[in-house]
Amino acid sequence: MISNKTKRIHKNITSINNSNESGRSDELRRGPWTLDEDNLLIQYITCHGEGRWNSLAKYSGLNRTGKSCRLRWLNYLKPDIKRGNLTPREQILILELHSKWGNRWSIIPYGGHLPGRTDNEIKNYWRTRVQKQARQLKIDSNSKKFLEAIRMHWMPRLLEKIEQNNNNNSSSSSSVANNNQGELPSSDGSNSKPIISNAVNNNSSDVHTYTSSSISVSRSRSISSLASIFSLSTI
DNA sequence: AATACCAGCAACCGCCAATGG
DNA sequence: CCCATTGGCGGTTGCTGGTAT
Repeated sequence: MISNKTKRIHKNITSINNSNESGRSDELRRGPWTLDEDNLLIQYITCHGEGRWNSLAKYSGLNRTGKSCRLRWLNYLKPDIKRGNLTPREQILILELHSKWGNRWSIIPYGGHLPGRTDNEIKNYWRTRVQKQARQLKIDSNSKKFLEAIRMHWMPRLLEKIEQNNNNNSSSSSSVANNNQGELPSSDGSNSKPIISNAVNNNSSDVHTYTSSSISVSRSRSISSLASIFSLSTI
């Protein structure tokens, strides 16, 4: 019996052979970008600027489609792209903005709310982390019920995290490493339990209530500053 | 040690709107 | 207008690395 992994490896080898069999293949390259390709793209854009992706693909020497070049640049190579885990603050913003805009991923990072974050990254976050919670709870991620669960249980925990970070930063800058910065609370797979299970499975009145839309959060300076961000989120 | 499984994410695909000839 | 081309978007796929069995 051939495992999936073995199949995948075989497929990779096949594609490598195909692209090499005639020296330089006339077919457009696909798949992961190499360092050389990245450098070529950066170099070309540095000289000629962004845009006109098809002619860029044609004249840069990259054997790629214009679309592929555009995607690589916008999602990975652009200088202001921020890499690494999403901070709790960013996660809250995503949850909030998604509740407002739905799956309109390109709008969510728009307006400087999430500088350096791409629509692709936000989309991936939503699908892998947020929808995972919904799946575990067996409720529709677009349902009102799930939205409420997020508001009442998930967001307060993220807010706590932000406060905690602020406190740690003000008292000791060396403790940042312990904050697990950017991690979604208990949702990183290490804990398979849904982090907002209480919200759905019982009616326990959690201590923290969060009314993001009306921006009535006033638990700390950090929270009120977040609220001001939310109030600006009308694009 | 080998295999299966899973999560995260980079990259692709198909569709559609905007634009220009 | 009409058509071809281009760029952008949202959905989906599949590769990779880590973990469990």
